[in-house]
Amino acid sequence: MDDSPPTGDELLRILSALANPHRLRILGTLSVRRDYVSSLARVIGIGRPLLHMHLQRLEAAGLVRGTLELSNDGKAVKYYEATDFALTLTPETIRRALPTLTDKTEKKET
Amino acid sequence: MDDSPPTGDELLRILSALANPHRLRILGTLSVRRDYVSSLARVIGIGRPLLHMHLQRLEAAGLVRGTLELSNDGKAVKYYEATDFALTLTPETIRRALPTLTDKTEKKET
DNA sequence: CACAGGTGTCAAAAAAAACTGACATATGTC
DNA sequence: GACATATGTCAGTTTTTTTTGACACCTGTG
Repeated sequence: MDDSPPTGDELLRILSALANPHRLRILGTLSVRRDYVSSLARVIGIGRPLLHMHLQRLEAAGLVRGTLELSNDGKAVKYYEATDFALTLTPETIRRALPTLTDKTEKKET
Repeated sequence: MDDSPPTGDELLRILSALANPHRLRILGTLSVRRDYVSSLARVIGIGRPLLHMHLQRLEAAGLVRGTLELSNDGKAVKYYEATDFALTLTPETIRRALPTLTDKTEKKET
């Protein structure tokens, strides 16, 4: 139920995924009940291409999980649900994650 | 020591403030010991104008606190320190914050 | 077959965030 | 006075993120 402390890069990915009003709404909504893309788009009030992108970001951060299912009438429907993550943030937490935070400015080797 | 649950807008401001590698490093570094702007810029390895901007964002989110002090030799030095916040994030936490999350797309009245 | 409703992708535009260099101010020391 | 160190700001560029509209695909129903 609880998560092991994420690496710096993971932490950054998670925080970046959370730092957006749409994505907070998506996550909060999915925490109540799972839903599929088109429906969720209507509920939240944004377009499907946009929602799709946001879901990608959330899934990449491990905050949401999507499963493609076949409904009774044979149509492909992709359901998303919130993973039950638990992340505690304090200055200490962050300090401990720093060693594993990659510097993107670094130059690659020959 | 613990924070009362932030409003949706506050939560978003905090998350946005954290969602950046430089700012994570700043926060982590300040969690060890307070430091002043120019010094901190050298430690972290970024320019002062840039650091200044990041500190603004962190302070606006309440994650960092700055105090202008006069050093022994009379120079004005601005010290920053990390506030001891504690934020727990779960799908539930987020869901509870949603009602107080402002929709920026809203139209203003006449 | 046309339609409704589901899936996804792509490129281009718009908006927001990050970054940089130049500038201005102040104080103590050589 | 020139220099070193501290503070901050501002405009303009670059980069990243967000958003939109147009596609294409599949399946069951009228």
